[in-house]
Amino acid sequence: MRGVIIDVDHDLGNREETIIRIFVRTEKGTEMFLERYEPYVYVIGDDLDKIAEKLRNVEGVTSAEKTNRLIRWEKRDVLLVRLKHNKYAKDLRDAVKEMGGECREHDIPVERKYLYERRITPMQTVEIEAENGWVREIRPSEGSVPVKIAAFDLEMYAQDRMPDPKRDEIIMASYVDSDGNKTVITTKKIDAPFVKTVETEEQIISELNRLIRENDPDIIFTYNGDAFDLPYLKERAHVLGLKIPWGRDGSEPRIRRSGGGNTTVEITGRAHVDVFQIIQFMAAVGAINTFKLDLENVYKTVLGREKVKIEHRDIAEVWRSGNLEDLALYNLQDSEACYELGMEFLPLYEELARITTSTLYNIVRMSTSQIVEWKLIQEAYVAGKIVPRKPKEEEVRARMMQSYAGAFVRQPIPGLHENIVVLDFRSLYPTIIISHNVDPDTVNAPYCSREEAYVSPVGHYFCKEPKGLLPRMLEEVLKERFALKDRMKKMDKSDPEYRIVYAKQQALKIIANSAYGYLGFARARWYSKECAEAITAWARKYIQDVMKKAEEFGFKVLYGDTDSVFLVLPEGWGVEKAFEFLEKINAELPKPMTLEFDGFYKRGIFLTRRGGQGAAKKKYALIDEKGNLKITGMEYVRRDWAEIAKEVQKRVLELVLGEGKPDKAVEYVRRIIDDIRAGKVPKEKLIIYTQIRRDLDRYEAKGPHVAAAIKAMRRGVKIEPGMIIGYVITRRGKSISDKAELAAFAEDGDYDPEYYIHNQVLPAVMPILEELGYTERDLSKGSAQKTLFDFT
DNA sequence: TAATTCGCTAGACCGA
DNA sequence: TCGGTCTAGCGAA
Repeated sequence: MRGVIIDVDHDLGNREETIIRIFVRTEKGTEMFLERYEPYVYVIGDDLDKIAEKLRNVEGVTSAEKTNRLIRWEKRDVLLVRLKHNKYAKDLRDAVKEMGGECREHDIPVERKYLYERRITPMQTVEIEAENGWVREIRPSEGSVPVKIAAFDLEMYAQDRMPDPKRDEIIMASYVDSDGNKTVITTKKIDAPFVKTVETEEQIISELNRLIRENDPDIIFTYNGDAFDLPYLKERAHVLGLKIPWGRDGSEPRIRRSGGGNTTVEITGRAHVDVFQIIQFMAAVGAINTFKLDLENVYKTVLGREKVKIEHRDIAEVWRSGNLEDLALYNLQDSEACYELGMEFLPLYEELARITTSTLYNIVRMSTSQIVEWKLIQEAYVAGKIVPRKPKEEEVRARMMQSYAGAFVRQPIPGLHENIVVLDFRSLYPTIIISHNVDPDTVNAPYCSREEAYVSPVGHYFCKEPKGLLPRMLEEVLKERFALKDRMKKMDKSDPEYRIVYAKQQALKIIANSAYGYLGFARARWYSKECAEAITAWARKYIQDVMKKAEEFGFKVLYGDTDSVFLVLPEGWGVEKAFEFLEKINAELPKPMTLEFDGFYKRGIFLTRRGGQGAAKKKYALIDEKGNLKITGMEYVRRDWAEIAKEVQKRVLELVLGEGKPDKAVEYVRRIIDDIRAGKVPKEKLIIYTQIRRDLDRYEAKGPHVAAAIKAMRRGVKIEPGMIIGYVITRRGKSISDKAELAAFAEDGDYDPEYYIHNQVLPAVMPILEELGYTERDLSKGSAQKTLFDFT
């Protein structure tokens, strides 16, 4: 039988032996297969024979065989101890400790060990031979089997408060799936083809149960189902005396509490994919950029489509006396948008799951560090290396105290520049790791001499042989990724295969880009400050070398940050000179380090810093020959600036860089200032968005965003860490904080024009205009408002 | 329980 | 009232 592995776990009810359960989608449907398994634990120590002898009498141990594994760079004898059940692991550890040994890999989950040993992974197609559901053999196979996918969403009735499952009923549930089912279940009669009206709330739940059981999806998408929909549904069902037996073994969803008080919800035999978790992750790695992560915003920015939005606080009212068709449509579109977003990222996550031998459920909830770590653990298994232990809390604290030097950022030359070439290193940190064999096990290792090592600019040395686990992994990852990118170039974008190839290379990119940060991450098993600081030291050296050589070659070096250089072409030089330079540099670089051509810009501007003192780093704008403007670091790209300031800044840059008409820019700014004074600016353009990052009473300095949040809280608005709030500076109050009010509490037209002129628009545009010789005074010339200007 | 350092700027805060 | 310092947030890479 052939199929795709959807989920792997072990029977939690059985405490005597370990029964691995593998849920496989086959052509006929999804089936559960079982296999008895004995998880392993390694024991290291001096007198292994004696320990082995004693261990054979310890409860739960089925075998203890001597074998060898690599511990860091050393091949050592270890005991491979097998257990009947993982519940014996704790006692084993204590017993081993008493015998003078130590356990290793006791904290790797049983399912993972099983998958490593069978050399299979979730989301992979496998061939299974089974008897009465018991696996005889399971092995990787070719081809694919389509999986079944669904999404659902709930609406609750709660008047002016957060819905509470103890009191507040579920009024609507929507369900969509890959078979084309689309349903909204509700208790009111609504005239829409997709609505199914039932009598009671209980029937909404049982109807949803039926849809899940009958359609039997392998993947269930939710949007915030971890924190909200699923815990709510489960508790509400219990309040009503119902169950939600969505698990493939008839179990209810399991709510797991992680450290930060966050919950995740697991459904046996299915992959509960909370798309909100994916979106948060994609925002963290910079793959998507929206300041609000609510479904409507994300749907718009990721897929470019709009959906109906009804504010949570309005749902109760619409339900009582509003347009029910709208509410039903909103509910349906929540499921549809969630489904479409999930489908957008599914290929990426399937690939990440395969690369790291993780279930879809797990991978969707991992951070970048966890992804790297599980990838390394998987590689360690294959290489016969024992996985390092997790650091103790004390160790973590000590590591966090230690900082190290990072990237080099060149002081830019302020002002306007023309004919700018940007060059950058392709995957700089990963290629440094590969070319210098940077690894926690090769750094300052005793088994090689300094002559057999790469010596970093800060003095750490790295044995050239053998290849470390990390550089070996990254070499594979980069090789594969570059091959995929080449393939993509030859493909048609409409080819369905294109998306898959794109997702594969994106998965590899995430891993490559996270490796360096992982080394400097205090909770990492493979933490190494020495490696992290050697990488940045080499990076500084290489980029500064390039700058020096560029100058010798005849370029003017304008700027550079971490892995890039901005060069000005001298009079009469064409872009081909840059390629000539690249060739020269690349001939000298160790493999696979490569300097690449990134772009040519006809004009660019670097601005003098607020306090004077030269040009600001990490803030500039470039425009290419087609007129495409690229703005970096400036107010325009920051969410904590009002739209009016950002919009004006962008327009000024267009006029200055694109059209070369600074006079027009000055005229334009003048007009905007008049508009602001005249009270013509709509509220949406005045909102400043800022994240509340802690509990409100824990702020030492109460900035405007905190002040606005406190006022809103007193009016009954719930403010929680992590929320992004939007506020407006009104006329009411003395300090800026006094005047700050959440946008919801600010009347249209109630804004402080002087604040928006002097603290928003002018700071965004004056540095640009000043670079061209204008002063603030020039903005008032000929203006009817001249006398109102306060220049002092 | 979950990647790093470098850098800019605002607005509050505090003491002279 | 002024100017320096500190807190806080966000972005670049």
